[in-house]
Amino acid sequence: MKKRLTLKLIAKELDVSVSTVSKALRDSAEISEDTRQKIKAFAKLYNYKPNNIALSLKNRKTKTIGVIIPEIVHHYFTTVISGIDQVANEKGYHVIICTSNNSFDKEVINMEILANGSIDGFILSVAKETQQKGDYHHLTEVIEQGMPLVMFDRVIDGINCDKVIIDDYLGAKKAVQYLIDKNCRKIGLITTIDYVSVGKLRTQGYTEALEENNMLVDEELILKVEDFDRSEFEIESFLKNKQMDAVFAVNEHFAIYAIKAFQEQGLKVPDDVQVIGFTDGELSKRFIPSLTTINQHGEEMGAQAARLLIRKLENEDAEDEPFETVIIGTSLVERNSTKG
Amino acid sequence: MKKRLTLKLIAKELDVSVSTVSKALRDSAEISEDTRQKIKAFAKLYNYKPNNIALSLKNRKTKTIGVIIPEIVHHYFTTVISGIDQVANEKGYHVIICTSNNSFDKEVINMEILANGSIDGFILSVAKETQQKGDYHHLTEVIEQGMPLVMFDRVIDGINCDKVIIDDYLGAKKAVQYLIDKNCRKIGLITTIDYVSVGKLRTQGYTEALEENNMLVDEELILKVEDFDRSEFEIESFLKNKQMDAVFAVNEHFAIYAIKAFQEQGLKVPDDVQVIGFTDGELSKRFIPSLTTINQHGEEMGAQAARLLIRKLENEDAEDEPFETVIIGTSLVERNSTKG
DNA sequence: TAGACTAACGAAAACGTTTTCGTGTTGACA
DNA sequence: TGTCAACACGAAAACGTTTTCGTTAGTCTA
Repeated sequence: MKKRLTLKLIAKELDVSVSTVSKALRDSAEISEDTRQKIKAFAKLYNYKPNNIALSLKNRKTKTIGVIIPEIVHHYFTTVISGIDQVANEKGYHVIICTSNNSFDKEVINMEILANGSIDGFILSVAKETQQKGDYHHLTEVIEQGMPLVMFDRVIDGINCDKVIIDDYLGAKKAVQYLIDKNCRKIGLITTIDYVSVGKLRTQGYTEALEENNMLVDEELILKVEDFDRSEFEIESFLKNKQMDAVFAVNEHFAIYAIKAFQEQGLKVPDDVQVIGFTDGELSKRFIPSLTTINQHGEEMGAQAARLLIRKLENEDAEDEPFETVIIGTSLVERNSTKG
Repeated sequence: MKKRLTLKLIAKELDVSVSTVSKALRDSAEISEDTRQKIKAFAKLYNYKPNNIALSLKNRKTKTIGVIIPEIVHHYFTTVISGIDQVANEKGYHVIICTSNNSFDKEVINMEILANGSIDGFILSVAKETQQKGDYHHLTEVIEQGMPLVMFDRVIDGINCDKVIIDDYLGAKKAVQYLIDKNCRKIGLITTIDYVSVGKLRTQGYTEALEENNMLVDEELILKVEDFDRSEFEIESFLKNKQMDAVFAVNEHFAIYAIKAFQEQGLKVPDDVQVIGFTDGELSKRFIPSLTTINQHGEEMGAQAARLLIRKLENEDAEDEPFETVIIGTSLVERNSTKG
């Protein structure tokens, strides 16, 4: 690594003091026109750029926000990052991303490292393992230390911080209502086991939509997938001989497995049976038939999270304001797995 | 932001000097057992953690590597990041990710900011716009400054640095050879226009596979998609009345559009016509029929890039070693769009 | 012409570390 | 008793900035 140009070197070269150089470059009125020009010309010629680390140390600000997500190879999370990135860049921040791989330990370590001066604040979605374990000491520590934290998507109720979530409940309800409006009367649900809050909320949306329309909730029509890796088979056997006219699945994978199972039974989607998914990914768009689905607006979620965080960072007063929970709306995207 | 505990504060509290505290915490033999214990106990009690920024400034090392990619909402790039992340973490580095959004200007700005002390080295895949523009001054500047740079996937031939690429040529050849081995004789190619190097190399693999098997290259069977957004229609009309028995597509989107088009013509995949794609994403796995495809091993590419970079960073001698270009092999994943 | 004022610059502290080089206090030994 | 090592610690410099507070010299005012 060659030596970078520093104020000190410029000062020595031009035979002035470091402070003079600094002031000249920042257009201080203290410095005479002459020397200012001279210094600026020199700096430009040799392409001087101030050292970010030194500035961070001095200002006690890094202009960096830390993002911790469970996984990076995941379409939805990348859309969220994209939203964070856009807002952050607009406001002169950059983003450092760490993945927890859904491991509690990695989440803790990553947070500790980043918290030691590398960043100004956190945006995070907790790891599955953390959720199961229920151990949130790393979150509270960061908060107590006075470092702003915004949680998104998978949030923890007991933690006191800004949050951005999507309306799983209403999204699910919207999907089911849509099916009901299409005259479906026997609507199946493919969801996850209850301790995943997302599954719980979407299940709730399903049941309430039925109830509001005076339809019975038939436990026979509800599948709670236990093992993600075996979901294809669980779904296949669940869908046999159930005579449903529609299915609502809580993610796109479950939805296409359902379609596949129906097709293998000789049923046509959407003519014989309609299917709606949740989470609008590549798969939903390109699958044949393409999937009608609930879009979660990941970019907007990321953008909101970033805005909340930066607000706390830049606004002295905002520090004492109460924490917000922003709810990102969902929207239903009509495609070919339901009847037009 | 509350005050963080610093060496100075500990020193004042325990009535010793800053240097004593520092030495005690680093188990220096200079400090007596007594005071060392006392200081360490105090530090642990109040959860002292050294400030990363100060360390970075002192050591002139950030233990951070900067990654610049064209887009983050992109399955392949996320797998590469995942590979980078793993190796980086193993070696005690963390990763800061910036996206160029395929914009030249954003790429330049991001690099300049990161280069000013925030990171120790770069891993990057250049933006499309940069490639078209042919302006690489930001890359050469970084290199001249002595900051290690590793390029991956979309690399620039003229730039002197370590590189990691996949064997597009051989991968394509492998795919076409596979089809030939299955007795296909009229094999179509769906590719991109030539100035995208990837398209060019894969096209080359296609033609050479044919030639090696003494088959003619029929320009009628080659489609160079001009407008990605209209690719579906271009492909559909291209595939009409061509009587092919197989198609090799240079990405998964083209492949599924081909399948779709065939199915609409009443042809069955793989029985009547076989299809192979390139790039193994979610779509290839889940589509029906699932796609036989060339896997690019993104994680391995990322891991290799990270290893190359860290080697330069940690090895004094490595600085003067000649630059390497590592080629990541591809492998063919057999699924249901070709005959078992 | 003394005093006040201003213009132009430099010294030094500060951010939080690590490390080199003292320095004063012991105790052992000749 | 004088010398010397060993021990235990502190002062200060360094990383690269910014900023406050001098300190000069020169100019202006009365």
